[in-house]
Amino acid sequence: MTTFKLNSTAASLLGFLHERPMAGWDLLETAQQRIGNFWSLTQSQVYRELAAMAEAGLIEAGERGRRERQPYTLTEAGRAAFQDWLRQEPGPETIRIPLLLTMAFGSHLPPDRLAAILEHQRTRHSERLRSYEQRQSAIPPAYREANPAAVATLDLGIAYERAFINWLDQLPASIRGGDAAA
Amino acid sequence: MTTFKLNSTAASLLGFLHERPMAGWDLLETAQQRIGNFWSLTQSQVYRELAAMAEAGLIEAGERGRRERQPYTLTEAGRAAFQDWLRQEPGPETIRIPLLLTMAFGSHLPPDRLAAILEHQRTRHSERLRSYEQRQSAIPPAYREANPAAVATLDLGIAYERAFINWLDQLPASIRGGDAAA
DNA sequence: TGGTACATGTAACATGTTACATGATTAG
DNA sequence: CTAATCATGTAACATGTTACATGTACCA
Repeated sequence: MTTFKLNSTAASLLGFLHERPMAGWDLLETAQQRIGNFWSLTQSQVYRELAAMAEAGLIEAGERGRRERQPYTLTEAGRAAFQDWLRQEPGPETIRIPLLLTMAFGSHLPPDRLAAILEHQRTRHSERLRSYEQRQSAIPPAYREANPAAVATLDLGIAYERAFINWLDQLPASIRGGDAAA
Repeated sequence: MTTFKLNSTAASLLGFLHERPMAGWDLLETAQQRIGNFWSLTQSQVYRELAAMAEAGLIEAGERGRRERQPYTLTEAGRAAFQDWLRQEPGPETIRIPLLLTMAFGSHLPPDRLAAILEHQRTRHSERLRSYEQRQSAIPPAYREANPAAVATLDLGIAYERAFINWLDQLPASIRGGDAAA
């Protein structure tokens, strides 16, 4: 009964299994769509966690379907472990921003190279913002009302991207470049 | 000559070694102060990377000083590897926000529990914002002018925390709670 | 002289990443 | 019939985390 020690990735898989039995493949797709935005996971991890959780009795393998598809069902123990995990105070963010490392060591870089990097980042973040905004506008009102908290996660992504782009734009001209060229 | 494949953590240590020879202990302190904000590392990692880089000839151990202190010096190969790394396009952020997982599965949580979690997070982020702001106001103008890019990293932290708190405050009352009690 | 901060190092394990091998099914 | 997509699984390795063992020097 000592509830199995879940990591966040495994717990998320259990979360999705509340909706219906799914195989690794479905779970990966689902996770990437629904939480991939702020929680990355790979195919390898999914199969590893599924195997471990099946071993621990949190989920049960059903009969193989088409294409060797291996569906898993939540067990009572799995539900309990998930509830346990979900009620914990969420841990601290892990935020690792390679660009900031580059900037921290910016004095070892020629100004124009740093400026080029910043320009490139601006493009990438603008694109991401645009894609988030599109996704946001595509959310059906019914889903929004049924899952307000889940929908709100996208809002934070948008707020982050806007803050990031705004920060880039406010950077002193001395590091953003454009000065030197003129 | 095939330049050693550096990870960002190891590269950062090389970055700090440009300033002066340092031992693991100093490097850990320095890194936590200067990049800890957006790049976490542990004592274990520092010693591991130092050992690997010494092995690869990127740094050289000097004579032990007081308290078994083991200083390392950059080699030419180390400088080259660092320059190589620094010029790369910085990779994508790793952002993992456990709170958003909790929210994504918020429908499995009693509303008051979710509201309590959000409240708690608000406190933590406010404190962090305050500490960042204090650090920002304590930066000597001379340092700011000499290292504008390094200083700007703190600005992004502040922008992020403000965006986060603002997002929390804009969350619909239905999930923030305060409704039910009234 | 005893506690605390300094300092290094290792062991064990958890998590994340990349690459590959294998086979099933479908669409053209 | 064959290329593409679906689907699972494993191996090898990189990185990150936690805990512990050891010893040094300072300072109250």
